[in-house]
Amino acid sequence: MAELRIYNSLTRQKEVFTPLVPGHVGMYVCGPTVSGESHLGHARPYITFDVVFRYLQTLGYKVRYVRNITDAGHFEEEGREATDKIAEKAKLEQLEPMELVHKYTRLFHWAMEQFNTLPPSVEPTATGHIVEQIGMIEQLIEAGYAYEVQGSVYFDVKKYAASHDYGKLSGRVIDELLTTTRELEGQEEKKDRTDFALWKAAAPEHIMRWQSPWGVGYPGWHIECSAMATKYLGKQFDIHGGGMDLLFPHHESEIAQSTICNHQTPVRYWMHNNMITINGRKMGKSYNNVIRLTELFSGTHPLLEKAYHPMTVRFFILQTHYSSTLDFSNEALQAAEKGLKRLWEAYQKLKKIDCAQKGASGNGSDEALTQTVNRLLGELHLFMNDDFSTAKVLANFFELVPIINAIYDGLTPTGALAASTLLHLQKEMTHWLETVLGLQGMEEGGHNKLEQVMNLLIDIRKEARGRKDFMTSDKIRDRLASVGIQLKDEKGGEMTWRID
RNA sequence: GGUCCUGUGGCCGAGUGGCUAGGCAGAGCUCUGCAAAAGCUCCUACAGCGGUUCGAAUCCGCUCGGGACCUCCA
Repeated sequence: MAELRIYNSLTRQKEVFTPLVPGHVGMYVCGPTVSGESHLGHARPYITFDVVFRYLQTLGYKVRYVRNITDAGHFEEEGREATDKIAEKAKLEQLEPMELVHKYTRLFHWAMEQFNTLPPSVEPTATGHIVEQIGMIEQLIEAGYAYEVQGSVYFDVKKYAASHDYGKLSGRVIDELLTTTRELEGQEEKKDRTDFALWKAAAPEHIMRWQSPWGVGYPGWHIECSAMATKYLGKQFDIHGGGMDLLFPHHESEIAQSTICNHQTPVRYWMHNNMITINGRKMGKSYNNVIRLTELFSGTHPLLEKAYHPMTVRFFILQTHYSSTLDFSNEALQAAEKGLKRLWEAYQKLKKIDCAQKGASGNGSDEALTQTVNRLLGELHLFMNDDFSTAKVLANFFELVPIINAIYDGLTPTGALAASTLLHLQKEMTHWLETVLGLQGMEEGGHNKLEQVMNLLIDIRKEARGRKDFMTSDKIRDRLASVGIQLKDEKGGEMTWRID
């Protein structure tokens, strides 16, 4: 079995993945800030790392996947408004901060379920780990890399950079940062512009507040991930993931904090997914082009021509390598929708093929076809091992689609593939499509009664067709089509249906 | 301004120097009461200009275009 290779943002190259503890993998992924609804952009990292999580497990690793919930809110460091983001929004919506946080957490979980992502092993909240964060800040002060000013604590970047490589992850040069970082108001407290907050003193109107050795306040943004990653994964762990936009300053700062506290580099492999763009622009609050997931699933956004099924979105994302930007458009998503439908139909047909009946027992099989199938299947793990190339995995399955359809339709002679090959194909397709890529059918479940009604209609239509009563048969098909159920006449007089 | 990424056919997108990625759309044919689906076939591109090489979408340089980060951000 070839080795898994991962592109490490830290070293800027693909590296063979070797876990710290054989057989085990520790993975941390920066989770959402639940001060608002999740949007299309959020889908990318969580689906990407869901596949990483799934694939590592299929390789036999025992994976502890930690993904945090940022519910403490981050300080608007620009000094525009010295309030916690979450507290601010809560006032607008007349909600308690925790009420708001839970509302959006539930929505996030709901959306993740729609995407069929597996729940992480641990999903710690920032508010639930104030103690750990304070502990870490104390360590930093003790080590001399953090200082307190009027109830707030800052990380001393300049001092850290003197002995460590601050900027090794993001490629930033500290001297440049010193000159390019914008001069912002309300930052006189800091010794240096590049210093970042570990703890902020809370203004009186600030609702979210905790007691600390430095007075009442709330934690800075970067410390939560360091504290929780250390707590659940140890001082050093294997994989840290997140969006590319978090590279700097978030992940760079995480490295600095953890390196001082734990006396070692915290992360061995840094993975960063690229952004989803809309019309070539990154999706972001400041661009006013945010499509919320609820809007995406229901089609209620000015930019959307229609509603898109969560599986379409998942498939759309997996059709591109995670490190490339992915441009959203109705056309692209509709193409993905059709592609997935075609792929899934072939998969369903394959499941219905009776291997014993259609397959040859030994001789008489089509050697070339057998080899093609085996090659297409054999390549899959090579693709995944090559930095999770899900796009190539899907491409191979699309090459299998015509082969499957031809067997199902009887266009390929019975026995062209050995029964064992067919069985293998069935198993592999389930394994890769469902287990590794986490794809599902787009039809809704629980159509028991509908199915019976459909069987009745199909029976009636078959009888009508038998009498060449095409008026009745067309009426049934047309009326069904008008309510969104498509009836298809298969070869041999069978009929199948699907909900559009 | 600094750092970095990127430019592939009508659209979306893989691409490790040599052999058709794939999807969607479009065209034709087969099958078919009609339709849909399916099968087969076609459309075969790599921003521009140089360079390296027997050979480049793939390496190097320049030019032009797009984007990200430098500030909360997935």
